[in-house]
Amino acid sequence: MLISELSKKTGISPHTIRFYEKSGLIEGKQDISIKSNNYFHYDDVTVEKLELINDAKSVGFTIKEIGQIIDAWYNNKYTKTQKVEILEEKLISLEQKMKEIKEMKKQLLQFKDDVVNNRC
Amino acid sequence: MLISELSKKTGISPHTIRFYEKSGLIEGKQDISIKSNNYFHYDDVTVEKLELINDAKSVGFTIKEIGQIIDAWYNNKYTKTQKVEILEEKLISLEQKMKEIKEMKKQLLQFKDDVVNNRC
DNA sequence: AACAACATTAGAGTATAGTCTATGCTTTGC
DNA sequence: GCAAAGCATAGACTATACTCTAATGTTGTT
Repeated sequence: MLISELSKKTGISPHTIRFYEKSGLIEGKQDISIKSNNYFHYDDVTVEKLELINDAKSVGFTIKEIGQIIDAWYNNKYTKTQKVEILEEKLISLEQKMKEIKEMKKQLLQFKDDVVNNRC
Repeated sequence: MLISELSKKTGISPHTIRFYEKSGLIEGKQDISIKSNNYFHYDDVTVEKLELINDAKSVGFTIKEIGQIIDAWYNNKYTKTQKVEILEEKLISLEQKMKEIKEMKKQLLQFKDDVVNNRC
């Protein structure tokens, strides 16, 4: 599929898709048999990757970190050991985020309780 | 206390503290009885606020959102109803983040499992 | 053939959140 | 009383993650 279809399927603008491509997160292929244009073609795996990017972004992972996750899963840039290492590192970071959110939640609940009971 | 002591107590650089002050998150007081200088003085509440800022930042709240939380708790900018509303809104956003993290965790665990068992 | 719609690249612009530099005045320690 | 350290302000600079514009070429429809 071409970029506009990919955009429709993922809800990500062509601009942003190209930005992710330049950042090394995804890559389309140019069909060398077609000489008249240099359009990029994307497959369903790219759709999956873009969905992963959206999910990973929303939990606060940076482009760089998302790149590592994609490389650890879809590509063959790392050895098996390295892949596991990267994924475990990201899992630990998620645990950390989870903990921080729980703390913040506790504090905000306390704040709310104090406001409701006129203790501030 | 002056800015360098505040910086030491919180681990936040004077530069960044001033940035937060300009952003409206905290505020020092200038002692009008001292005419020779215009140094800002900070109290223990400011230390608390800066700690809150750090915690809130690490769960992904923006400066703007943190400002709302501080205004809802420390200041009298909002009515009681508005304060509760803001705090509840932030609590909901934390629940959302938590949910997203759990999903991401599930996915990364799956990835890791697949790598370990050579399924990719 | 004309023209809209879509593609590419390069590069500029925006928003957020700092981080640093320069300048100049003030305070403190020797 | 002089240098070093601290403080303030303005504004420049950086990094991240987009987002948009301009220029130009291609494809599809009528």
